[in-house]
Amino acid sequence: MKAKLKYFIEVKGEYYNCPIELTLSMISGKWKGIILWHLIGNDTLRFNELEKAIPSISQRMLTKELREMEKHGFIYRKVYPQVPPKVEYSLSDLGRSVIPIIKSLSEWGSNYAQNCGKIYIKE
Amino acid sequence: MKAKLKYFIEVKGEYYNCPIELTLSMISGKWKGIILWHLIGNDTLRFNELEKAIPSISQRMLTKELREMEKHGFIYRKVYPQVPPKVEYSLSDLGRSVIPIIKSLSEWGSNYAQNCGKIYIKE
DNA sequence: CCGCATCCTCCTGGATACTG
DNA sequence: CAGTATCCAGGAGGATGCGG
Repeated sequence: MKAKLKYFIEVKGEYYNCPIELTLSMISGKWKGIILWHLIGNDTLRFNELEKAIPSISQRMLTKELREMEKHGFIYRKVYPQVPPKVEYSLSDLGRSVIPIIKSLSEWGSNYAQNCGKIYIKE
Repeated sequence: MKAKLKYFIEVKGEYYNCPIELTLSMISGKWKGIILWHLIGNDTLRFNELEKAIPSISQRMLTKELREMEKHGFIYRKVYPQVPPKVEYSLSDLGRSVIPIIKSLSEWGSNYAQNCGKIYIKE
């Protein structure tokens, strides 16, 4: 055992026991991983396009997760005031700073899935 | 947009929409991050030592998280049949394979905390 | 020392319906 | 097209007490 210094972290009114917990809380949520993944690969995406890219997500959850990511400062939301509405989402600098993490999560998961799981294709 | 190939992953009866979600599910849980962190730095740790290293965790949660990580194959649990009991936990090869991820989570979180949060020391 | 068993609360996320 | 609003079920996680 090294130092026994105990501390906690406070960010925007939330409390964390360690930086790992903090980071995980920012990218956790059932759909944030895959949403980030699509935004990494696509520069900007409309609400509609994200829905199509993630067929099993509901409108409610897509909205909810996007709002949280916006609050975290991970993404920008650009609204075009027109009818029908058009809204574009894109990564901020902070969002881009987690790309390496998301990629390593993705790679680790892919390896693990190939060794210990099964992959099913949907038609 | 690239390929529109849709799929899902099945591992041990659980289903995931993408490898990122899969990986996150393995390391998510309020205390797994900090438990892994301590096991990374200490080779083997007794139940007791983990409790002291993570003052705010309850016995129930420590047991619960350790059981899940054992089920995931991340850690070994070695029981010494003696009175009073002695149990040692250590990382498996699979557990060690996530060290780079945990470290990058930790680094990102530390940076973020320093820029956007506050760190409080407990006595 | 290292747990397990109960009970309880809150939060996440799903289903469904409605709107500017 | 891009959302709200409501309702609801299940599970995560906390508090407490007992046991080999």
